[in-house]
Amino acid sequence: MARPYHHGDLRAALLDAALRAVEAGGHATLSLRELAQGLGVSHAAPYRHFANRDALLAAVANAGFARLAEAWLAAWQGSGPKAAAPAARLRVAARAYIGFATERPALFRLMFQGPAPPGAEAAFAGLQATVAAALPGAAEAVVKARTIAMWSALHGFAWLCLEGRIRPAMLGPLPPAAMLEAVLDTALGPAE
Amino acid sequence: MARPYHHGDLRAALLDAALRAVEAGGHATLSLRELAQGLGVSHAAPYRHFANRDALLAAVANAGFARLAEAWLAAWQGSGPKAAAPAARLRVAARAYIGFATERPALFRLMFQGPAPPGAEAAFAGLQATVAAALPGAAEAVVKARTIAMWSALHGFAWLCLEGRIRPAMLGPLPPAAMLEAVLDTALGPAE
DNA sequence: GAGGCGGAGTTGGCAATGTCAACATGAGGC
DNA sequence: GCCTCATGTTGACATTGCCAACTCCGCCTC
Repeated sequence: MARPYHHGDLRAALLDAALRAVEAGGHATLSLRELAQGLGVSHAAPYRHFANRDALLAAVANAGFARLAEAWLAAWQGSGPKAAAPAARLRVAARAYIGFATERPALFRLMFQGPAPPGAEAAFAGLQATVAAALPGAAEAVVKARTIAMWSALHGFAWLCLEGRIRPAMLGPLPPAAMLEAVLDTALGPAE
Repeated sequence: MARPYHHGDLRAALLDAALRAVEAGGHATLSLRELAQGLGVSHAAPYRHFANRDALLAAVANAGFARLAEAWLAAWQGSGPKAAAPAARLRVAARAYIGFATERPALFRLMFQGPAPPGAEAAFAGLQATVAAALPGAAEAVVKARTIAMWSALHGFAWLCLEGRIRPAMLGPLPPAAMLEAVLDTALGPAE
């Protein structure tokens, strides 16, 4: 049975395959032609759905932001009763951010490189909303400042870990988990 | 007058040209052949000095770390009298880190991607030394923890700014400088 | 100073890739 | 039943990283 001339949903298939390829080998080695071949389609077919390689990569990054935002919110909402201390809940969400980065390093790298896809903005809004919830009654400027400070610390730690710039060997006697907690202390305030 | 057969110091010339090319156009678009042509040398000449493209890029990143470490230490040492409050001096150095990143975004991106060149370790040691000086008498584990927490916040902020993920538009009424200071507050403790 | 060794540079070529233009196919609306 | 046009295909081009084989010439040895 020969493949039908039309694929059905090549766009979605490309996106899915690209996501997998990025997670497996990093975005630098992703080849449009190889992708097309893997889907049993000619080497120029992808251009019917994405203007160029960068456009496909941007779509992959966008999907990544949707997943990251989802992971963040799930951790925030699933972290015990709504009445629990907001600081403790933020800590759970923060660990989810680090977890996402270290479990999908190649995707994470792609997401934070080059022009920001639309989903990035939404993901940031999700971050800010949880920080606002953790600081009831705070002025908007304060919320923005705290959000960015927290995000910076979180993101920097995630990136440095995933690029091997922070290695267990550098920590001396400290276990890696303790390091994470130390970073969270500065990002979110001491756990008390 | 024809070019002499031997270039003289092609290795250094390549490194210099590559550094310039990276700063100008980013490492993704750097082409060995174009580089060679610019130096009036054949397209395979670079392979006499660098095993491959990645090796050249690694050398560029290494040079970048030397400059970053230099900028950090210069800011630390030049920040007023030795007797000045260490926290204030760290703040000056931290601003130098952010300044380096935002003034040479493409180089900075390259430096913190892929395997760490040898200079990265030395640069980190420089960071840690200043933090240790700012925390006289602190246990080594504490110094390490504070260094990494500070570095994470600094680096995350720098990266997010340079990738356009933190834009003035997101800050609302806050001026960008105020945002920097808010991040430094969490990274280094309030300026008081 | 003659000879030759080896680092440095050259030429030519290969395979892969992104991208484009021109052409083919067939699903769905009229 | 026909026609349109989005979706795929074929073929081609320029560029690139990399390798092999060759050439050149500075320097060391005798």
